[in-house]
Order: sequence, then structure tokens, then C-alpha cells
Amino acid sequence: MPLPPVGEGSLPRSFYDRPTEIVAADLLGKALLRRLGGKWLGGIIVETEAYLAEHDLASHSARGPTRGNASMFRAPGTLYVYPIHAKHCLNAVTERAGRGAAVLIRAVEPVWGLTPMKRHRSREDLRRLTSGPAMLCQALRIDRDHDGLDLTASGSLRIVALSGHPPAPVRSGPRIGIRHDTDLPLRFVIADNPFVSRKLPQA
DNA sequence: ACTACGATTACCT
DNA sequence: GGTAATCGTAGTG
Repeated sequence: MPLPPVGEGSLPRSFYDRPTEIVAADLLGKALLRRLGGKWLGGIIVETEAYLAEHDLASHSARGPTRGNASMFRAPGTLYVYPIHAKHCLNAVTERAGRGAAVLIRAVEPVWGLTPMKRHRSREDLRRLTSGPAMLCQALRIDRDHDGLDLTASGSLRIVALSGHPPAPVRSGPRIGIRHDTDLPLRFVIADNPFVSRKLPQA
């Protein structure tokens, strides 16, 4: 996959305007692309988590809108970037505006712009380049300034489908790092992909 | 204004 | 396996 698939266009808003678990599973195998310094950086999404609009105490939207989570309540396809532990994580907003649902992108398989991504991470090993939600934001230089951007527009941050990419077998399990609703199987990974942040618990 | 805490990561044994 | 580092957000006074 030598060249980034920028000619294929971003996923349409209708892709995101569906039940969040469906969007989370369908985002696997898509390309996350970041235009920076005249080059495209990014990779293939291999791990996601769904955060639901209702009955999900782990979601940032659970206690209603605040200044910090406002973009989570905006149109489907909006980018929601939030800070945590002095780092950042990236979500795609799902379902209709006002719902407060999103998909956290937890890991990508690094493909395009390996040299600049290694520089941003101060690391060489591909396994630790983008295999975590804050790692991939650091590799792609995404921070709070990008919060609220439209992922469906032709901007510097896009999620696009890869034509001719074989559908990957998807598996699910409990989400990582949360304190509430830990048993819901809302984490989705491409089976056996080595670039996930952690393996699924043994079934 | 003060304080507690987190959808994390890196580094340690 | 465990834990310290780090800082913006949100809740409280």
C-alpha cells in the first residue's frame, strides 16, 4: 500500500449516522489519514470502542453536555478530541446530532508517513507507534485544536474506505481503562492484528 | 481558587 | 505483572 488512498474520498455523513456499535465495527479496516507538512500520514484502523448515548456510564456524554464534551453532541462525522492524562484521544461522533455517542479509535496499523510518525513519537518500533489511543494522536499530531472538525469534509483529517481491501474478521470484547459498564462487549478489533493496544481476553 | 481524577503511557521488577 | 508521571476538566466553596 505505497500511496495513501486520498482519491477515494471521506466516508459520508450517513456512514456515521447509524447505531454506534455498527459504526465501531465498520470503521475497522478503514484508513485514518492526516495531512501534515505536505505529506499524508496514517494507517488502517484495527481497534475501536463504542461509547453509547444511553445507559452507558463510561461515556463522557453520560452526565450531559459540558464545555469539554460539546462536540460529542454535534453532527455525526464530527471529530471529538479530548485530553486525558496530559495526552489526547480521538473519536468520531455517531448517530444524530444531540445524542452524545461516539467511537473511540484506539489503534491503527501504521502504513503512511512512517518516518514523520516515528519522529513525533520519538520511537522506532512500529508496534509502539500507533497502538493506543493517545499514541496514535501523538504520531499524527492531533490535539484539542482539532476538536470539532468535520471528518466528512475534504480537510487535513479524513477517514476513507480502502477499495479492494478484504473484509477483516471482527471480534469484540470489554472496553479498556473504564470503571463503569465494564462488561459491555463494545470494544472491536481485527482478529489477530498485531497492532491492537491489547489482545482480547481469552474466551 | 482549590482539589480530585481520568476512554493513558512508559518504565520498572 | 505494577506504578509513577502529568495536566486539563469539572465539581465544590
